[in-house]
Amino acid sequence: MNYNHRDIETRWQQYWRENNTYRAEIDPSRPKFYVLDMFPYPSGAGLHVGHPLGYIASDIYSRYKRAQGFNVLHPMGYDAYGLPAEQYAIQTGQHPEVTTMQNIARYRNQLDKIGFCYDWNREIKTCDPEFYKWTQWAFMKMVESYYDTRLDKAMPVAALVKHFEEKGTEGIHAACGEELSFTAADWNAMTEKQKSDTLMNYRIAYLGNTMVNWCPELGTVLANDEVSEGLSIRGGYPVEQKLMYQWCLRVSAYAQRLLDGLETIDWTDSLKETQRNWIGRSEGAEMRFKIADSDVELEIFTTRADTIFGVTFMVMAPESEYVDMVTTPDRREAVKEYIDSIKHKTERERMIDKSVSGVFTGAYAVNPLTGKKIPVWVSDYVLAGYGTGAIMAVPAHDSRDYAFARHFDLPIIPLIEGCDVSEQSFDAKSGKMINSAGEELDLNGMDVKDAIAATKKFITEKGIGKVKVNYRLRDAIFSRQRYWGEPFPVYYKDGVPHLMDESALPLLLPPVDSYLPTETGEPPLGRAKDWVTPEGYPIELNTMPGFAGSSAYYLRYMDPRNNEALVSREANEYWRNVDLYIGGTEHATGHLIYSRFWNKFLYDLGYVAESEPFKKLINQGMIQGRSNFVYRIKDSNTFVSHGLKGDYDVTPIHVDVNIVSNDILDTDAFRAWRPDYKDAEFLLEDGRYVCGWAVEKMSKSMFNVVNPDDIVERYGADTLRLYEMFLGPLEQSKPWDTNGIDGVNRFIKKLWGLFFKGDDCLVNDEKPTAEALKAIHKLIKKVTGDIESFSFNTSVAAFMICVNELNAANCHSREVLEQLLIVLAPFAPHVAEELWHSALGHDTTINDARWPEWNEEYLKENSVNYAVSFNGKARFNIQVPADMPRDEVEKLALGHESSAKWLDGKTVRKIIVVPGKIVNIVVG
RNA sequence: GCGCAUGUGGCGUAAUUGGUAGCCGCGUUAGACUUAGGAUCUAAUGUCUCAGGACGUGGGGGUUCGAGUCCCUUCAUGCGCACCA
Repeated sequence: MNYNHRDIETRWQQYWRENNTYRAEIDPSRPKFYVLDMFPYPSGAGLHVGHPLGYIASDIYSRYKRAQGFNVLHPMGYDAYGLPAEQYAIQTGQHPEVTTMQNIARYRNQLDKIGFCYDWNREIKTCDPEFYKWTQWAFMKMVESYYDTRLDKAMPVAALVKHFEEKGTEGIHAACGEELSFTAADWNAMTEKQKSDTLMNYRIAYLGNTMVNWCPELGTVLANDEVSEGLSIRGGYPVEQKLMYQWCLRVSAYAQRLLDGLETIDWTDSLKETQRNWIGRSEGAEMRFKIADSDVELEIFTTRADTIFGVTFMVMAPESEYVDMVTTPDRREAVKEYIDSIKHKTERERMIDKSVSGVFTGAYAVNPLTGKKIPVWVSDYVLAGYGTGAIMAVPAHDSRDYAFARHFDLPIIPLIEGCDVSEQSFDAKSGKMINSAGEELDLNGMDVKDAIAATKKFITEKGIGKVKVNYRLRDAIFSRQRYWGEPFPVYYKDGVPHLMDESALPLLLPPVDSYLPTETGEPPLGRAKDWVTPEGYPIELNTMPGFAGSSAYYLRYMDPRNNEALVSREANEYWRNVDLYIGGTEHATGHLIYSRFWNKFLYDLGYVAESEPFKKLINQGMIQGRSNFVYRIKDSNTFVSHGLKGDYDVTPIHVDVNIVSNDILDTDAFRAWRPDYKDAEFLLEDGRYVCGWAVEKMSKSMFNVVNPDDIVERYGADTLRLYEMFLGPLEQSKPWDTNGIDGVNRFIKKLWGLFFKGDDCLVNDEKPTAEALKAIHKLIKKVTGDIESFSFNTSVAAFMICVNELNAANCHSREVLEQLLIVLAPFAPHVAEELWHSALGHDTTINDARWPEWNEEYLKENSVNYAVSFNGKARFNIQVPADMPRDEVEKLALGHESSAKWLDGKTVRKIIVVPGKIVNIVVG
């Protein structure tokens, strides 16, 4: 019997499927363990060899945990809503669901071949009505909730309404868009429309006029994490800022909890740091500056309250609503002109253009501490969306204010002793204050830190301002002017939005005749026939964004077929949250923020038991492509080998990596690859054509895509799995290089050779030798530790060493081989299962076998090698019994015949023996 | 600019966490078996070398009997944030 991966793998995959081997059920008698992969978006290109990296790692961990007696939940599904399917639908007219389902079938087929232990009974798709019913449901809950800042949790809007009816806004603590103030009488006098608009200021999912990232090319708005450097992440199209009336999620209300929660979870520091940056907490003060000869007060935010005596002007963002309020009639024209010039620029142009520009409004503000009048300017270096959209400018200690002051020749007052502001500002937050004394507050001589505290205290007492924490995190824009997404369960009655009844869920996505916006510019749902409620009210035309469906999917896996709830209390209390989550870093500021927000919201409402969704998170590295090149001599059909290309004028051309092996080109395959190369000539080195190579993104256009199906076909899934792990540390990005795969494949054949020689089974019941026991126990210890620490690459090396040692010891003992297979099974489940049955004669699956314990007794060394060193340099080695006491080792080292030579007549000052390590003899 | 990672043979990497640097694999070289080798097996393989050794973990310094590992400094690469007041 020889190793035949095709036969073995199809047979066992079928067995596992038919016997539901990996089915997970609630079982209170066993501890649970939830292992989750970030579910894929099923793209048309199928899986490439980089996708399964994280899946293999999580699969190994799942199998390991199962062998340790845990009840493991390890599900898989599809993030099925997305732009590519819709773009394809626009081009072809084919319903995105059709292409999505085809892609899912292809993904499933590819995944199945790798032998994962997913419980496919729990498969979910975000575009399935049975799934998106719960996405819509959660949205409705958010509409019906507000965030109570005193209780620090989401509460029902109904309670807020009751409060308004009785006391107006007095005594409410609610996260909101703008601070409102009205009495119960005001509230009760409001029309339904006014009440609705007012409540939108508090709801967690709300309709609001906000500056959005509008992408004309995609015809939709995008969330901040879907935009990078003024371009859309999908497609790379320019994005502009536009004021639109959109559904938003009040994620900002959860900023502090999202920050605090990071302390409680086991994620990498860099990922936590990325989220901290994204949330962008900054402590400071909000202060009001009176505008001279006016009732208007300009509110600003600063982290440098201490620099108030150095404020020489104020600046507002061009979009700020203060602009119209303060501009004097004679400056109106100039200000309008400036703002228009800014509006014409796209976000990207504004970002690239760092030149200083601005315009004086004609107004003056009064510094509340000095009473001095300072000019108020408008400039685009101040952002409308951060803080209050206006700043106090301290040119001496802020580089942007400094540049502005220099450009418009405004005064600069240094506030820190010894700083030189003749060339640049002094931005550091350290030093002693000067020039900072007024009638009521004297900061001179204080350290910056103390000055900040003193100023905060002063302005709070005087009512000029208050201490304030600002966050960079903005509310998430939740509407997309797109077809392929969840419809909003919202209809409009006289222009007032209303939620549908929960019994109307799922609100099914209606068919449309085209996936483009309507002639009047409405989203594609504007084309749907009868898109109205039974009473005839129009239904919302926007759909939800991609992150909606992926925000709570991990909860749905716990109870995927439940029609009564997102997840039953019983299932949620058993499975709780994800113990191990594996996926890429690219979701750091998107999915991983939204999921945490969404989960906290559901936690507040009592629907879930844990406040964080993902306890431990591992980011697998990205697998890049390794492209191969051939070198064509200019204007010819002759190709020179890599080593000879220096002698010719050549153009490098990407060549399909699948016709290259170990960088050697299969020249016949190359001629057959494309018609142009049919008559290609080659200049060879040592009879071979050597290709050049480079690391690039894995993509079709580089001809460097390696399909896992091809690897499975040629080497088998077990080799693919072992090799992907062997490639290097899981969290490190690395190029895919098939060159080393033969070594791993050879290992499996050697392993097979421990069990079978031809048709003869070699397994015996003899007592294993000490060496064999040592080899296997070393392996168990190593692999156990490696899996716990996600060092799968070194485990593969350990398997190779162990098999070599057992081969050398000629060990075919059942006892040893059984343990070998159990620890190998997570990595190479098919071959382990096959040998478990055919060579060891078991009739139950190896998945039921328990993980072995190692015995330290077997691992004990019977002798220890010491390196004896002389003045720090290792000079000779001595071998002594492992249990020899330390002073005897020293004596032996000193008495060693060659030591006399090294000591060279000098006296011994010190001997250092580190047990099991090195003997050091220091002489003087 | 701020923050977070990472630098080890020809290549991917390893090092019991301060104790003989280079495990395992690829590649290369030699040999065996073969009609044949892109199969299999055996051995060698960090660099230099007067063959005794010397030098070696991006560079420079430090702590230590001893440093890839700790400290300072510097360079390079990758990632995140960024007119965020």
